[in-house]
Amino acid sequence: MELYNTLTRRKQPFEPADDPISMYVCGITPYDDAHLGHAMSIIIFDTLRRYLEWSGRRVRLVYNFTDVDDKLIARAADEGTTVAELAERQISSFMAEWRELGIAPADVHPRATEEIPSMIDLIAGLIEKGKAYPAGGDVYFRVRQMPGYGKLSGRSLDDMISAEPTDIGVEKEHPMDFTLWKGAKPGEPQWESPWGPGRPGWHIECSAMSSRYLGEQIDLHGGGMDLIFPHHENEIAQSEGHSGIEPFVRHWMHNAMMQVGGEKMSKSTGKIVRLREGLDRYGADGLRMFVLGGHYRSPLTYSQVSLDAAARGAERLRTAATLPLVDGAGDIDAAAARERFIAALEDDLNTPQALAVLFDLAREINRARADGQAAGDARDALLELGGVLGLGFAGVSASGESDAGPFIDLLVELRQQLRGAKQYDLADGVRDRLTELGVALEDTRDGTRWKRVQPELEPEEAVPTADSLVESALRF
RNA sequence: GGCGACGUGGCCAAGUGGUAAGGCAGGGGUCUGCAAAACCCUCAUCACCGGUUCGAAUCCGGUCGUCGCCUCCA
Repeated sequence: MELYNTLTRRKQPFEPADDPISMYVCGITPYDDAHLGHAMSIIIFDTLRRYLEWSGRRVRLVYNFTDVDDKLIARAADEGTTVAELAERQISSFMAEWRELGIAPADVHPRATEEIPSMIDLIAGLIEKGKAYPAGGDVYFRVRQMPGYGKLSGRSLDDMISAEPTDIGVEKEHPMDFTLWKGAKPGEPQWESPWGPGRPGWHIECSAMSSRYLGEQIDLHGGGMDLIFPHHENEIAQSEGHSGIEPFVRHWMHNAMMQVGGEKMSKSTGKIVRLREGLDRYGADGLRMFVLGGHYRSPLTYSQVSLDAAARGAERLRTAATLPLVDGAGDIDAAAARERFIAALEDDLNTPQALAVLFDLAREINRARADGQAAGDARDALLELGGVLGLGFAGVSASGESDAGPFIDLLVELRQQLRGAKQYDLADGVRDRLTELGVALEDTRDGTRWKRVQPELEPEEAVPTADSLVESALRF
């Protein structure tokens, strides 16, 4: 398999050395609800993981939560709750949404706050080696001790210095030295350490957790492109600085950002669509197909039109995969489809091409069904390959409305009687009303089927919170 | 300012040297009581200019435009 490696800036064979393959994906900071941008990232890495496992490779996946940081602290204070409570609440809702999205759980979901001792060990080790130094209650990483610093993001220390805003009143030896340990401030979560009470800096948790759960050298490390600098650059510095082993990560993989209204979808740009709403509106398969319909290294622009198109496409595959048909092998060349599918994913995870294979299969299956021909092999292939992309073919189901089913069935049954009596005006009226309510009817030879269609959804304008206003004011 | 990515039909999006996958939408048919679903047919010369080549969307140079990172961020 070939994958683009951010470190070498080219596509190259993915050659894992570990069995199972060691894979670490940077998770999220659980201070607010997940949005479609987070979903994009998790869907891509979940798909890679599923494909690797399906193709016979074993994988050990670690997906972390950074459950202590400035935003979490600010948000918790804002809500009058504790960081731990807020994080717990958000993590459990993420996990529930992941499940709905068809994300297979990682082997380990470590949390920063539960890994403090490993981080302290790591920091202490770095100090011993002269790669870090305590100053004014904090501990900083000494970037000048890392000759390769900047190699992942492709910039030199000199480039960075000119762009770095000057920190005032901080005892750093070099402007680019970054924090490993932050001295405690009143009211903030804190842990004891050799350098006094405090909390870990951002970055150190991933170095600590990846080495604890996967070893000092790992096969694949993933995350969004926005993490390349400084997060992943600093992870490399910490991990390689500590272990002396290069490379810390054999293959770096980064997904492009989701855009909305011409800019990145994120809290700070103001426009987001929550994952919760996306799931309700488009369904898990619709969202996955939207994301997988583009290449993971290209930015993906959110729009209702695009999402609707993806959801209809998902519906098309579902129809092909789940409607009754004549069993038996059939004449469709499912093996050729599998080969094309595999070739697509082996080539830097080309999911748009893999999806095209599924659509081709769907057309052939539908044709066979219409002709009364068998298509069992093709249908099985569609289900199996779709599963590799995490598609469940379950259709959209609005949350909390599942109990309406029996009543819809009743209306469908009454309408059938009207049709039997040739009362078409009344029958069509029932169908139209149901459509308006989000239930579409389809009459077939074998009876009437119904399915849900969803209401509209607009991107949300993020409402400024007190802490975000204070935060932006402080920047000036 | 530095680093990087991109500009393909109405929309989304593959393809990186041999005459443009797939999806959505549209048009025309078949099927249907009518619809829907499904099937068949149909719909692009790849931002612009110049160059290399027998041949370029695909390589090189330039122009215009868009976006990301450089600060919290998937």
